Amino acid sequence: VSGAARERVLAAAAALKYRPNVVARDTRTGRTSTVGVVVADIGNPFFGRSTRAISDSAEAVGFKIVVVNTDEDIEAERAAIRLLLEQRVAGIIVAPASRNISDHLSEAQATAPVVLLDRRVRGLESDRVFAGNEAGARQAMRVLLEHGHRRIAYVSSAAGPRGAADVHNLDVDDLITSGGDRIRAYLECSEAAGVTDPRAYLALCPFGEDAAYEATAELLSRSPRPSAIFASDGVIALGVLRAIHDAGLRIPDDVSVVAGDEPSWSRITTPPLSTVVQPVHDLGTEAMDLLWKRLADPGRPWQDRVLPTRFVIRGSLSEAAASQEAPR
Amino acid sequence: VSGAARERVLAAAAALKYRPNVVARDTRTGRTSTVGVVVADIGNPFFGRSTRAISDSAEAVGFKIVVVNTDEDIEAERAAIRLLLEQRVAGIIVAPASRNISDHLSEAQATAPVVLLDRRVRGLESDRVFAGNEAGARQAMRVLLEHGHRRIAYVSSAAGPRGAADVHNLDVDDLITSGGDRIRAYLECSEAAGVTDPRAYLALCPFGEDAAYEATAELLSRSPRPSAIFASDGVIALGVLRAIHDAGLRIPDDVSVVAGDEPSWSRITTPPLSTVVQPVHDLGTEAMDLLWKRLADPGRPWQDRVLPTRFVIRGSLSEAAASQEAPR
DNA sequence: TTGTAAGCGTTATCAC
DNA sequence: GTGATAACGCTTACAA
Repeated sequence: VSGAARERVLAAAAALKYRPNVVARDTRTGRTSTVGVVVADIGNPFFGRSTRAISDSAEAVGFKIVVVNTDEDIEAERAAIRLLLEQRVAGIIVAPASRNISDHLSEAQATAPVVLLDRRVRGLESDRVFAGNEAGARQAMRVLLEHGHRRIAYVSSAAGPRGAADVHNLDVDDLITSGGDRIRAYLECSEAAGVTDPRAYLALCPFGEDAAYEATAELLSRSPRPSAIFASDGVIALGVLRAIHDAGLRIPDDVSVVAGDEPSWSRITTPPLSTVVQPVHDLGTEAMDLLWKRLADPGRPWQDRVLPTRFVIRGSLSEAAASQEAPR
Repeated sequence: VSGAARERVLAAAAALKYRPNVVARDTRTGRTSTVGVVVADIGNPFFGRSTRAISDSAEAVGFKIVVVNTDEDIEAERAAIRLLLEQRVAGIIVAPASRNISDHLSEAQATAPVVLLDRRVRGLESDRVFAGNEAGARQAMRVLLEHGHRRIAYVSSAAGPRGAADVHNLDVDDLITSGGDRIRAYLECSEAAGVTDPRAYLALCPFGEDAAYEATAELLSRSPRPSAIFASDGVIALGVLRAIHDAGLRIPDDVSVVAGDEPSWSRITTPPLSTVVQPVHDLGTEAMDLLWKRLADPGRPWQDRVLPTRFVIRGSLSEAAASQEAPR
């Protein structure tokens, strides 16, 4: 275009307040620059922070995001996927609610690339990003065991919105992978350390702080009570800490506490909370990166990215008191 | 349509995996069922939770949301608004980054309804939802003063991303309203209580926990140091508490602390944190409700919804020690 | 370099 | 009620 004409066109466009109609463009081209983000709850800092990272990476390559919440409900997830497909999103990043149900995701994968965030799904071919939760939990367990703890409780919401089933007949492989990986580490480490009934102190509760509170209160009412509690994540840890406090117990003297991810407040509790630090932000960044690469080359092999975790020991973890545990 | 034909069509649609093309529909109808949500940071629980509420209310009326982050940067906000307008969103819910800059929002308002969330903008006609931050802060200040505090510091990020200007020549009316309202309450209550230089202990820092930490550390190094600290919000409170701890001071014996909104962890610190509880979820719900009503009736008068706050006194607030304050 | 025409998958309109 | 046709605002291809 010649410089003069360009000027006049631009001027006219400005005068008429012209805005390119992306909707019409997308109709014509048959593709959009929208990425669907499907998470349990954008109000949960874990998903909030990873979504923020997705958004930043998406924006950098000219994409925007539409966010849908599922509350870990598989039907809500189905509806979300359908919605996004009807919107003709360029791709979908999803933290799936179920490890076993994949039909809707496989179907979506045929239309728009699906990237799994934080969790894996059985029988679904896709790019995936997740944290090394199992290694992180193993590390935490190792330290707890080294500190003499043998009655270590685990409180998690891994069972989904309906909450705990029969813990003893539960197949860990049916749980959402991020949670399941941690629980597997918990059980295997317990077993390897010679704990008699590793599932005795495993509590799976519905999601949320209050459910974790109840579950913890029950654990603490037992005799003997646990000498340490492993909280699966930051939200669960809120309930755990509150229950410990309300039971009149002290941390770490009466009970040690560790958490499976790092909440923003881990350093300001008394004592500070020991946590498995996950690269939450990177989870999102990598997910968008994988989606971008898939879009550029649909034929490339599926890729897993496992991001390392790091166990940070803080004051909430100490030696089990001699009175608490049988001598090793 | 006759029942038989209907059956066959539906069957064929399923067989061909037909998905209605929303993009084409929107081109044709000239409107979308998308709502733009513009916030500083979806990873911040305040915005995460209110966005969650927006999403729920939107979904209930068949809308979806596209989320854009601004980091309180006005240029990012401009770009976000432009993007959303080009997407032909049905409406925009925005927590604006500036109290004084309204041109892009006014322009948007001419095309798609704009609802202000948590903050107001000078010279912009629109529906607005915000919390009674001034009343909440006044209540907190009243209690602090009643407890004998006279050197009350205030730590806030209200100055935006670039951080604090000259606090003494700052016009509170230029600050983002939610923060500014609190600061106004702080200053007026201080003044009414006969505090000599109400701005002496006012610290405006760039946004984020670390900046709040630095600002607090500086405040605590003064002589005399403040006997109480008012943290504008949950993120700031994290930095404040950490700085107090690192300075070797005890709460509330050495310093009382209150926060201007309620973080998830307010009840699990030692002692628990006194906070002004804001109806964060309702903020989002009401914003979407206003947008929905505006869409239904574009001619209706602009509406403000002010949601009440509630000051909750917890252990982090106590009497100022006699040694800390001159007798009243 | 500029202009013209076709077509994306819908919805809306207008005959039938 | 049913079926054909135009139009939404853009991109792309091709002709002038």
